[in-house]
Amino acid sequence: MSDTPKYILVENYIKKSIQSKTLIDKLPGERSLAKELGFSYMTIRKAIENLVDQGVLYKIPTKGTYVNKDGSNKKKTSTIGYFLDSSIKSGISSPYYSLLLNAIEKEAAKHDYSVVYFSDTSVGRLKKTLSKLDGVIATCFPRIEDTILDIKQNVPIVVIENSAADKTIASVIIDNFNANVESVDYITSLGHQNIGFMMGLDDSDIGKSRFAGYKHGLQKNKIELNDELVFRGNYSYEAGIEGAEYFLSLQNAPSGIICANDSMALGAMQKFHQEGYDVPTDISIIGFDDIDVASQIVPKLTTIAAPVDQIAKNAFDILKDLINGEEPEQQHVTLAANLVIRDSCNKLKSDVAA
Amino acid sequence: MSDTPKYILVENYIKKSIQSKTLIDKLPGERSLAKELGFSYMTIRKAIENLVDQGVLYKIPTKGTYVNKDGSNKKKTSTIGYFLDSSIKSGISSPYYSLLLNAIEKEAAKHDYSVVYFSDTSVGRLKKTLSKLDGVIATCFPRIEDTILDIKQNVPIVVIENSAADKTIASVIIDNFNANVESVDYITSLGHQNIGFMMGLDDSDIGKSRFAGYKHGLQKNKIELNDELVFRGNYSYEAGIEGAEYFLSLQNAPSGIICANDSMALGAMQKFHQEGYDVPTDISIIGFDDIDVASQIVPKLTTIAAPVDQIAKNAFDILKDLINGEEPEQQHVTLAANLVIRDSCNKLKSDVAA
DNA sequence: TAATCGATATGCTATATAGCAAAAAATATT
DNA sequence: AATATTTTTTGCTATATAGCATATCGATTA
Repeated sequence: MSDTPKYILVENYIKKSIQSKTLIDKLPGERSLAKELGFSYMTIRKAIENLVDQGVLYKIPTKGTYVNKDGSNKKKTSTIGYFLDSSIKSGISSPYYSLLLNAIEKEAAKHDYSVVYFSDTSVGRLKKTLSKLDGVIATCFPRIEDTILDIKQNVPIVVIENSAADKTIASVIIDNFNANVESVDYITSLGHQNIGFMMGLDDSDIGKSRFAGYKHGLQKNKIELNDELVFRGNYSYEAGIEGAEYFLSLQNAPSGIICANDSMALGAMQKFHQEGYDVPTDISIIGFDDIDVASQIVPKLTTIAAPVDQIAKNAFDILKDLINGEEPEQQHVTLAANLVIRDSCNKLKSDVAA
Repeated sequence: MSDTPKYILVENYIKKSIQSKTLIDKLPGERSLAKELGFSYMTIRKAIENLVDQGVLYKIPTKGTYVNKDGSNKKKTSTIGYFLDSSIKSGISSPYYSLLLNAIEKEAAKHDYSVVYFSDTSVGRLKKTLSKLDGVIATCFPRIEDTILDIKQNVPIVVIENSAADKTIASVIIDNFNANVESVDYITSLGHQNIGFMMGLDDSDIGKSRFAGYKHGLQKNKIELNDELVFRGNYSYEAGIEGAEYFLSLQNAPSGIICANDSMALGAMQKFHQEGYDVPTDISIIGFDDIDVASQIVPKLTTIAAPVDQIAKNAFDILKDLINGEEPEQQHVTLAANLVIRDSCNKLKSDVAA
């Protein structure tokens, strides 16, 4: 005698019958099934009740019990979540994160997964949401690592943007450091020496490594770091405006500015224009992310293109492995991000004159 | 004798006891409860089993049954969904819809609701997602009314952007018609007579009424409609570029253009700039939506500001009533949307000269 | 004092039975 | 042939009982 309850056996039997198409549409009545299978009526009922809860069957009172053909059995319905910390400035409406979500949706759709987005960190509510998800892709920031650990308790997770302190958590990030080195290389190649950096919050890998890339780029190009040329923002458009004000207030304003993201670059460009400076004639600007608007504004923004499609693909592939209980080929992926040169940088004026 | 099953009565009794704090932590044993309440053991069991399924209680075998304090009862954990048809151009990463989602999130957060976004129209998967939601706010387009009806089968829904053909579905929309009349009024007040319209798809209320507003505005200002000055786009940035090309190709190009949304306005501005025309000196442009970038670009875009916060508030209020089984004050709300004047329109050149 | 044993309480599974209401099918009646 | 009536089938609720496994507590024993 097995120790699995009989109603489970009955459940499995019914499921199998559905898969093998022995059972197509309507089940025999509960009483006849009981007789047929040799279990009691109530046992059969319990099994069927569970299957109804699971969505495998549905009932019409006084008519009978039927197989639910709505996908739920033909192909395991899979849904993954995209989690973005709600404390992110303007949340999902921030252009970069909505871009990421869109990329993940597209990638997931290819594999017949659907995606829901959620941002709630309240553990109680989280559980409710998670219970219906097969896996989660989360944008990771240090302040929400606890939440991420919570999620990991419930479903497989892979983290993007920043890697987690806990290295057992799979991650897909981009090479922020070398990306910004490339930016510095490029802008110095145009003759700029006085190069400002508009950094974001340095509470994350992203913040730190983009800044580190800037510093290393200067060093590589034999330019000394000048603390005055570093402005600390918070990635927002408004911060970009403030940053521009700050740089303009300097005795020795930079001729080129590298921004830690596009939104700040946009803010800076707006402010410069307002103050009568032309981008790129007077000031060159480089962004980071390559959000949609970057190429839609005048001048088109030269920026580091975050490979969102690649990020989505890699993250999804890993997640899929985790969901299927397989070992992913790589737990930690770092993708290259390269500069796309558009119209927001010019040769240094004096160089042009020369 | 009431016709509600006894196990439901027991469920309610237990729930009430929890709310009134008569029941705090541990339940009496199933057998004692049965004796106490005068129902049979199995009836009590069924009630408790259901409450466990609902997350109200949890059990530890051989120890007892306990009240689940994890938020789930202290304040009914509520999650609403935001549904956006996945066929929308660039989906949730389209600036306007991500703005809407963000507004809904903020409004919901005020009332301690959390929001998930989903876009899947596959009915099977939909069910799975919906089963965990208390209500849904959906952007409505004619092509997805079937899906919306499906959703309505499962949870309360209120629809935004367009109202549904089925008038039993609550809706919150904006007054697209009068908004565009205002645009025409404004642009004619600057002297423009040759006014182009870049319309979106006319398969929806939005498309139709924005166009109708344009036509009525012309009529109101005694300008005859010229079919040549109407370009049909699909709301995308790329369509804006095409539209600009089209208008430039005309014998008698318009001096001002009203666009059915901001993205097309952006595309047009880009193209005009590329072709050496200055906005607003040579051509005036008005958008619709007031997405974030509208005020972040140069020149800042004059546009109709969709009152997203109001839309979110109204939709949420109605939805909350529906969720609570109350009659909402209004089933159908239309909000005013007004022009915000920025820098993308100038007086007509000839007028300036005069 | 410490270990052992046993009674007890707990939730879990399984079975049998009995009646209800609604729909469908079969039968009888007009 | 059409209608009315009865019977059957269906799922649903409710109850009673009986044994299982595990944990806990208390008394007993070494």
